[in-house]
Amino acid sequence: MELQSTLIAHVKDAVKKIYDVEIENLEFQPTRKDFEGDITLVTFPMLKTLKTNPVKLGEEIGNYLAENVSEVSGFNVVKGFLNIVLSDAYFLDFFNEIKDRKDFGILPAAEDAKGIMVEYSSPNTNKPLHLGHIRNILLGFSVAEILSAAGNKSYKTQIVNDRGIHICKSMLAWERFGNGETPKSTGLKGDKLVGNYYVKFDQEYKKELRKVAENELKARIEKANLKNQWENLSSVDEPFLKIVESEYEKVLRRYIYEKTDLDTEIIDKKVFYRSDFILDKNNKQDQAILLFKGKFIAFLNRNTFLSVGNIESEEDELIAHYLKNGINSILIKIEGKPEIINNIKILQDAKQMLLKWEAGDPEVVALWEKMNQWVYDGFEKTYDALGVDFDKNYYESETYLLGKDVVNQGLEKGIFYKKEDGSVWIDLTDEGLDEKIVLRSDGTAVYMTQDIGTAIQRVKDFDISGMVYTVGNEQDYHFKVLFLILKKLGFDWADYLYHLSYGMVDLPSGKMKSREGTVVDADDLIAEMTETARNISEELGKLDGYTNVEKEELYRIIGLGALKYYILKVDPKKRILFNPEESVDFQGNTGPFIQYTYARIQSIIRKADFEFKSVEESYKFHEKERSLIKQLQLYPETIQLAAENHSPALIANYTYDLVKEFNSFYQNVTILGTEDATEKSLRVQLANSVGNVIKSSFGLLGIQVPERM
RNA sequence: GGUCGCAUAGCUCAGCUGGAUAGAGCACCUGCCUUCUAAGCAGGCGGUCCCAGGUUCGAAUCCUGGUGCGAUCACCA
Repeated sequence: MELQSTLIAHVKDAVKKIYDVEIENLEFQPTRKDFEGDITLVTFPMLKTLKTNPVKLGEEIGNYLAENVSEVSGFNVVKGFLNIVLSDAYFLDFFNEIKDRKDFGILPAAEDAKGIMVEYSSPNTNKPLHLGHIRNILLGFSVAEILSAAGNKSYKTQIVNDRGIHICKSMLAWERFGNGETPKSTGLKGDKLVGNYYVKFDQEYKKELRKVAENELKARIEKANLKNQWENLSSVDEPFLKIVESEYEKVLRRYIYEKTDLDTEIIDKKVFYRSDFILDKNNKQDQAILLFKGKFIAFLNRNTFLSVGNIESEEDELIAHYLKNGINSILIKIEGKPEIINNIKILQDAKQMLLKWEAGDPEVVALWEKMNQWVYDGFEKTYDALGVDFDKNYYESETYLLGKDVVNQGLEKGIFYKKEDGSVWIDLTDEGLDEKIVLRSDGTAVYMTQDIGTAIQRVKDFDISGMVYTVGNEQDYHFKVLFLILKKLGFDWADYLYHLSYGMVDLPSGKMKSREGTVVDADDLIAEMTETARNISEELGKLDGYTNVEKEELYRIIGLGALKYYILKVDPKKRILFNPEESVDFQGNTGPFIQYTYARIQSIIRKADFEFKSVEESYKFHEKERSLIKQLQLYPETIQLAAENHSPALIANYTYDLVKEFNSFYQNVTILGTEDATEKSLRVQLANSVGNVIKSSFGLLGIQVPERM
């Protein structure tokens, strides 16, 4: 970096001397591998003002630099690129500076530096953590570490969503169907146990929902007095029966697609449950349609609604088959209607429970505390397994009332406004956004209110000037609005809020849904990765002399390394498609590959039991040594870049490049085998420096490195 | 429909504020373990950088329009 500023100064001097022109912006970039040189000046942009040709200019500047800058030992010009070769002495200087520093690249935080709070994980307490949480947790943890390494103070936090209807659902189901089960009595992890009852609630809910929908529908049909004459259906004006009619029409069409070889478009155009007015009794096609339509209606009329049992022929069987699907669609549509949902007893009971909780009912609160504790114990195990921690936990049960005061103050200042029904809103249409509610008409807080209050609380609790929220990109809009509101409320720190928005982790089958059991469980995944690491290690059999305990620890380190690297190497904002069928790789651009390289380096260091010789100024670097040192030089700026971009992926990719470079060095140049004592010293120390950086950068990703593997 | 994000090799992904012939890994094909750990190294095959315009000496990168995929637009969180 220092070098670049000397070069800039000298290039400016050169241009001034030769052309008598002051040049402003110069562009340097690392020289591409296929050309000789270390750093390249792009001369294209200067041509316009200097009115010369690129090769001539390159030669002129190159000569000047070679003569006047001691670090420059040579150059070559390719079109508008001046490739500058730096001296071995320059690289040696750099290397001597960093070779004994374990903290190379890491900037200590200034004493008076304000902190940045990183929020991540923030789970609901009604179900176990899954792969989606893992991405969140790894990202948040890593970004906090990177921010620290880049010279900031960072604090890790999570807001535990410990209250609300979701946990009441688990509580209710446990109370009703749990028979007093506990994590102890079942041997289940607490979060798993509570999660099971959340699923149980959903199953019961769906059962009841179906029953209520059916009954309601039957009642309305009876009331409509169709007398089993389904062709009269279209004359009934009733919303539920309209759904029935439209689904019946679909079924009818499907049946006629099957029975005739008419084009589906023609059928769609001609077949209506409602009427036959288009159909012509003398037209052959229309006759066919009328025939099957007649059979369909006849079948319907022979059966009462929701039963399709009165089957007399093969024909009926086909109709019954389509009808079953149709009735299912009808019920699904009706189940979405508020008049039905609001009549589901078990859901009402859960809501009742939430009200009791809010009123501080001792029994409900006791149950809530008990089950939440089970969940916390479970989460703790998962966090431990992942090797992450928090400086402070916030709990929604303690913060959900925050923010109301601020909103009321904002109301007085005219930032918010009240609607007739008493609800409070903010108008963000000037910013290209919508209106957003901040207080319900009954005066209670919404999600946004809480987040406003919690943010303010955190600034009170900690000496921080900014916050990073690690939350999925489905909440992009929410955070845009939140930050804008805080800014309008006049908080100066609102400019330093950052939504670390990351893409969803999807499965080949689509989105993960806890209620439907289509999730990749965090604990299971960690266990599987460890298992894979074990299998590979045992097959390779390089661990003679390790105890079983040491081996287990190693498998854990490798398995987690594979998982963490796999997730962190991807740009946070991109979505990840995770295929559980294809296991995470352990070869190539992977965590274990990098860990393996580290272990190799440690092996060399263990064997290098000789006095290191200092390296003389005249040392001539091997080409591989040179590129390794160049790669090491990039580490500090990579950390800064990763911090600015909140992107662990940049650290991962940097480390991979370093390790690739090292392995090439390792396999092409002998380290301990060389006769030359200086060479041997330098190479071992170089390997050691690479090892230090791997350990350091992997630390930023939350990945451990093994001494052997 | 409005808004936001993504689109690069068969697959998974890099590509810094615009720069040289667009790079890795996996998969496939060749070599390399009597020498420091082969979870490795050396090499080969593989590209309409979604499409069309524009800005520029120069575009995968910036702008405009379009296509595809995803997210979001609740007195849910």
